[in-house]
Amino acid sequence: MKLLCHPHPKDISLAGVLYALGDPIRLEIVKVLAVKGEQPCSGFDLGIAKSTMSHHFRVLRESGAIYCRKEGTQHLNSLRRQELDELFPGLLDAILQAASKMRSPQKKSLVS
Amino acid sequence: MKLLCHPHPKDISLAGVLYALGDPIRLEIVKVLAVKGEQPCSGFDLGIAKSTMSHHFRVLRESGAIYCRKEGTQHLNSLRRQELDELFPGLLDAILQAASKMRSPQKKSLVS
DNA sequence: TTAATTATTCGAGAATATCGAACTATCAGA
DNA sequence: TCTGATAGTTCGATATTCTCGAATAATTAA
Repeated sequence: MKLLCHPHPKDISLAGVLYALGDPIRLEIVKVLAVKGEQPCSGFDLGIAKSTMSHHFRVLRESGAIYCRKEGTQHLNSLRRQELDELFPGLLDAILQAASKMRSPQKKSLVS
Repeated sequence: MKLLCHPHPKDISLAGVLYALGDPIRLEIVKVLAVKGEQPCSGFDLGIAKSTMSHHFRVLRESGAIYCRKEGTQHLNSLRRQELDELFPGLLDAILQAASKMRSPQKKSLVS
């Protein structure tokens, strides 16, 4: 059983978190985690390849934005909200607030 | 005299701005603009190639984070603070607040 | 016109993103 | 135990982005 690596709070950088959130897919993932709480990777249907989703979850995890634990065959992801709030007060709130007002990205398959 | 393109506020996306700020160099640029106000490209000495700086300013400008006007041979850059505050309330404040607490990135030439 | 200053553009090599295919790990039944 | 199903990761290839130095463009000053 391979353990997943998560950065210690002291190793979480502002630029790293902003970079992780600076992608429409990853922003959508974070938005859903904020609203629905802990979710498996399969809890998202964003119209992109599974391997690409895996990549996005890794970027989010390695930036320190999300925590991931294994349970059975699933990987359950959650926002590291408390730690992020302590490191960057108001940041996540402002992002989620702004994100909630924007239309979710269309799935590729639905775009004409 | 070539005009510089700036996105209209309706075309400024949250993910785009977060992406633009998700780089240590660009974050530092924004931090300086917030503190010192309008600055020419040459107002920064971050230890990277001039052409790379030009690239970073373009990313910031095209994301909608900064405004750039030409005056003589200089390009004067400023934060689009009011527009960003209207689009994403509290976002820039939270980022600048967090950024001001972090150590500025070292210049490459000074890193041993 | 010539030179100096300021910044962009170009070309090449390195790093990152995306996809489908193959693979690993866990669980549920027969 | 074996088989199949489910959930994700890893790999290889292609496409885009980042970084640099060199060349270029635009403006000003002498």
